[in-house]
Amino acid sequence: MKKITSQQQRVLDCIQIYLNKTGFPPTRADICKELGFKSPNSAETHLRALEKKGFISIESGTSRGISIINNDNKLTQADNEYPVIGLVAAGSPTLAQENIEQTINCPNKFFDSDFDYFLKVKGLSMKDVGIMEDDLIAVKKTNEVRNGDIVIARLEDEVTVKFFQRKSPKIVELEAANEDYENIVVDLEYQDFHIEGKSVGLLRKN
Amino acid sequence: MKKITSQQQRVLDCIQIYLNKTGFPPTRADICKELGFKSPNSAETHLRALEKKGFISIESGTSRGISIINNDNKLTQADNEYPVIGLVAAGSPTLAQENIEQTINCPNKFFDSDFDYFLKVKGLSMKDVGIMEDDLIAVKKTNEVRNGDIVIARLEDEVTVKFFQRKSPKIVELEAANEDYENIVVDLEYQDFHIEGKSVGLLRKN
DNA sequence: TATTATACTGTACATATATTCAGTATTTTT
DNA sequence: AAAAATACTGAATATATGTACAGTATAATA
Repeated sequence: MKKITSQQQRVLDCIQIYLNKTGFPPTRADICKELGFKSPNSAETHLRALEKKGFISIESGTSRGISIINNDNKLTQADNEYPVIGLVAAGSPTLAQENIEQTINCPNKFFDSDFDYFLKVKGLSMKDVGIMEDDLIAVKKTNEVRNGDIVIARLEDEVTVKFFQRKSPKIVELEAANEDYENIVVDLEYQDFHIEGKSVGLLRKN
Repeated sequence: MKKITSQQQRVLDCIQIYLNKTGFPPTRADICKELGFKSPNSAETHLRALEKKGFISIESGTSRGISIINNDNKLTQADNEYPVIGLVAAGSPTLAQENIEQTINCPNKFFDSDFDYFLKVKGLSMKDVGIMEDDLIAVKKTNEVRNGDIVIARLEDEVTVKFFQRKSPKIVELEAANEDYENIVVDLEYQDFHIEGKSVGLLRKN
């Protein structure tokens, strides 16, 4: 990340302070008022510089569309904000439509292994091992998985949560934990298959 | 604070999710798009209702001037060490024999409700709702429970996790979620029965 | 030395956005 | 039974706001 100038730092601080005070980002005019500029273009050029350097992002054509990019080495070593990503229907053929629904504040070492995000489960294909609809699976991004691991896998356009079993160098079986669901046999040579990660824990709110 | 309707809750959630995703609040049009409304006035009236009830504040004449009020003092989200208490399946364990196996560092507001300790599950009596052996149930100490709540109850010297169902003023039924287990009918007049608390969440490490 | 980045003022304008008004219908409260 | 709140559609509008354009001046960089 490129170095920030003192004036740009003032603008960045101004945005953060405004956010803390009001709950929403400032307009160009707001920044001018706070910092004593007399032209909205003063704020504009500073914002563009901050964007170019990666400190903020600006949504084009959007009022107050400024967000501070989380550089976050905030030294709060313990905690982090982890995104919750929605998974559309595991088990039946559907499209994988990922989007961040919310974030959860959670200690880094909460589970036995570190992890990268929470995945919200749809469907009951892993019911017999206690993974229910809307449960949040703590997912560690990796493609190093072993037989018996609960993996998050993408087969063609579908993302599913299943047990991983390598049957032969070119054959992988994705096993459900629910007799109502069929296991999926994957031929690595002919199918688009990818391991997104593996489950390292589970979180449920009720 | 006055009660919120389900639609108003949807709008409030929508604002929070939009904030988490973008870093700034939504416009009326954004809310309509997210929730499927066809007129910006639909969002407007909901926002005014939410403001009137004290859930949000709206800065007049200001684009995206929405801020969520008193979102549980998000900035003062302190952490705590929560004890993990072991529960032995059938037989002996009274809470006098509680022993703290370990503690877990966890944000106070991690689950939807606050809670007091983690209970380590033994047995599979709640298997069908995804509560498995060695899972950690987040328990809130209370004796205010409703039918259908998952409760931690002590019957004579045995502590169990079951669904709570009040059948009559003096009869409570503890229902398992596993066909291999019998439900337990409790006669409050003749048996020593006590509600320790209820489940507000679940944590699993694997 | 030429060029680029920084740091502003000032004007102008298209459009993003809040907000009002006019309806309709159902539910809840008084 | 009347009044108020809820839950919308749809159209209209004043203004809040992003953003481009035209300048001026100094510092940093190549």
